[in-house]
Amino acid sequence: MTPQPPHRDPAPGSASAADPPPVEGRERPGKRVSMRDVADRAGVSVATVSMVLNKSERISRATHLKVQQVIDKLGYRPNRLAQSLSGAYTRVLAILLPPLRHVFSDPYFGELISGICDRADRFSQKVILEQSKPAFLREKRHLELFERRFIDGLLCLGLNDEHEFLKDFADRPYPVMIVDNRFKDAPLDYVVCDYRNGAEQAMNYLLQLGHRRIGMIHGAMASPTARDVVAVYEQRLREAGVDVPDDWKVDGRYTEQGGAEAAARICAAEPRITAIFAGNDKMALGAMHYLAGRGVRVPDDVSVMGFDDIQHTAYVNPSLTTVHLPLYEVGERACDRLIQRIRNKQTSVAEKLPTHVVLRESTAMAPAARPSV
Amino acid sequence: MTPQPPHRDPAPGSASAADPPPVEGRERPGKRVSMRDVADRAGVSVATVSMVLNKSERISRATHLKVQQVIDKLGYRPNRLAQSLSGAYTRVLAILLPPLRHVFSDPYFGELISGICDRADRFSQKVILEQSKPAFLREKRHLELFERRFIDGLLCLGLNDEHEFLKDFADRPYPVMIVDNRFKDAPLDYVVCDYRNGAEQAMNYLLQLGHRRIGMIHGAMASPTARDVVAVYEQRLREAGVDVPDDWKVDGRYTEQGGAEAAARICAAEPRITAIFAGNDKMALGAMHYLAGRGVRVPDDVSVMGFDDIQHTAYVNPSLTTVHLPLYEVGERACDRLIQRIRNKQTSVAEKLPTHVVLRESTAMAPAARPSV
DNA sequence: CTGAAAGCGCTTACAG
DNA sequence: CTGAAAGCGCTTACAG
Repeated sequence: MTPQPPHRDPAPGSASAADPPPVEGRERPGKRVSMRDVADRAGVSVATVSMVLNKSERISRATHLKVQQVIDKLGYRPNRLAQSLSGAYTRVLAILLPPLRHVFSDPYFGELISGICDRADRFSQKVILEQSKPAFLREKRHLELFERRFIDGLLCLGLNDEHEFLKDFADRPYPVMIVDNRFKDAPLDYVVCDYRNGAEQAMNYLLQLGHRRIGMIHGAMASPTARDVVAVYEQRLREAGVDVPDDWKVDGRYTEQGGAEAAARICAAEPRITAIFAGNDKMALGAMHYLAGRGVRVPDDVSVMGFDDIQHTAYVNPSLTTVHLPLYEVGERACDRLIQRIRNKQTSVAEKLPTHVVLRESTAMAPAARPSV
Repeated sequence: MTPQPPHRDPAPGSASAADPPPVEGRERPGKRVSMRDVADRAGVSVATVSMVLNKSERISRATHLKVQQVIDKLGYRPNRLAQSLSGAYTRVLAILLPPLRHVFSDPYFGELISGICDRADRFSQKVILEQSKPAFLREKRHLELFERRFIDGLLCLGLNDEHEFLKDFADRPYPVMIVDNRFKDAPLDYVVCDYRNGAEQAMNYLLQLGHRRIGMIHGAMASPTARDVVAVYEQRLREAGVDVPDDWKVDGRYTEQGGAEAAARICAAEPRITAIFAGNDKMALGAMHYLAGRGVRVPDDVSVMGFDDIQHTAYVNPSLTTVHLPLYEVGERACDRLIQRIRNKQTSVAEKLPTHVVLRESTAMAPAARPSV
């Protein structure tokens, strides 16, 4: 990076005596080859090289070919810092994750991230990873990402009402997408699974099996989607003539440990419970772990229903019946829409993707409802 | 991004009549504030502002304070594209992952990524995500990342001997780190778990419990670490007087499904097997799933031993005995060393981190070895 | 269809 | 201790 005196050819295109002898193959590897080098070698201006690179219509076929050959020959790669500095876009997106210890190992986030990354790759966008740790919010790095020109757009995952920093985006032109949630305090774009419908599918199924005393292990109520699920759970039971006592609904913090503890509390509150509906698969697994430890048979004594359909729930014993959430597709869609938003080809975004039940081994008819008990 | 005619103050520092009236608070939000703006407002040169920003010793305390005040007042944020274009570093690292469908949901990769990201964040480095898909390799994007100045350094995860593109780095000065593996065809830096020792710990434990007919479900043999584990497995059994038939060792492709299939083949080849040692936890879980389906009790009939200690194996039934791999720490260390490498404060890196056994429910004494059967 | 020039917003010798 | 100037490597009106 040491500054160097300019050393242009006196007559570009005509190799002067001062030139180093042309090397065949891939040129000296020491110094990086720049657009200037290509231009000189091809006997054109840098403007022309730039336009060839950007496939401008205004360049003749002949020039295009000539320049392209030199580019290939020299192995020239445009410096994207310079491109972005002069241009309008960085072609980088950021994924903002909550500061949980195991976010990167969590299949829920993993599926969303997969969808996003695959899509970003297709559009030649790079993806950087951020976590909303305390220092991040304190220093307003969510704004800094845009203001310092790190990124063109931001995808927010795992957020809820308590993440007030999202309000900062309400009056700014930065492209932001809420992934698999909504945000109540600002009209931000979002793509989300249809949580209400998913909960309806789960509850319909459990009710059909004859269950009435159904416990619910839910996630953080600060999340709009978690509230949706609980609301449907209560509504469906009420419609079936059951008024849900408060102690049938316990917060399981979206973790295995929390799910196990919540199951314990529910069973203590209502020992005759016949089914447990969990707001995500991890809590369902935690609940099954608790039940197995207490000698309760799943699904013979108690049915367990999950939510998410993360991959390995098919390999636990018994395998988990659950609601499939199209997380990969939500990630893809969110990324798609964000990119269109950046390019001004899209106004506001609010999309819901459908869910379905995956039947496996952890659910059965309610004991009382069975023909022969 | 429209080019604008230069509009410098005729006498910087002394507000001329042409100046817009100074606004209090945070300035007009339309245009981004640049170093030029700060310099003009503070009555110094951009060079001085730059040096204040970079905490140069050569700036007087008074000037520093004056400039810093203007920076705060204007809410100035340096454009990092310009910084990197003029400077030597991008302050961005890339994580290169294998093109597996569920990499981002995989707890193994998740732990490594967590360690890397936490560490990178501490050093104010951004992290971008890449996958070595066919197109990636075909277009030599692993080199492009450096040549187009996307990144300063690269962390490679989940690689093995078949990833020949790594050879490209052998004769180039780009900082590259192999994370939790080694590469046999080039002397690249690496940080890895002590797989040999982990395998020894697992085998010692199983042998102590009286097991002799032990099956092995291993991962891809193209991986040096997988070969290490299998080598120790064979060696330890041989030392115990057991010659391992080939059909006791089956490739489980590191997946649950593969683990289940491998367990089936091992049980078919040697029905009297009393223990299964899997090269990762996912395969162990798959094996347990298969055994449960066949009515084989774990650990009463067959013990199952995992490898990795991914989080949710504590919540399956029975919970999984396994070898804990310090994956988070490997990620941290690899990131640390890479950053030092970038700054030329480190020569070559080759580190091994220790493992230990985590005792849970899936292992017990071999049936034959038990006092009362 | 192409070139000369200004501009993007920084950093870093080089003077003084 | 500070400023003027060159340079990083591109893109984009503006001419011709």
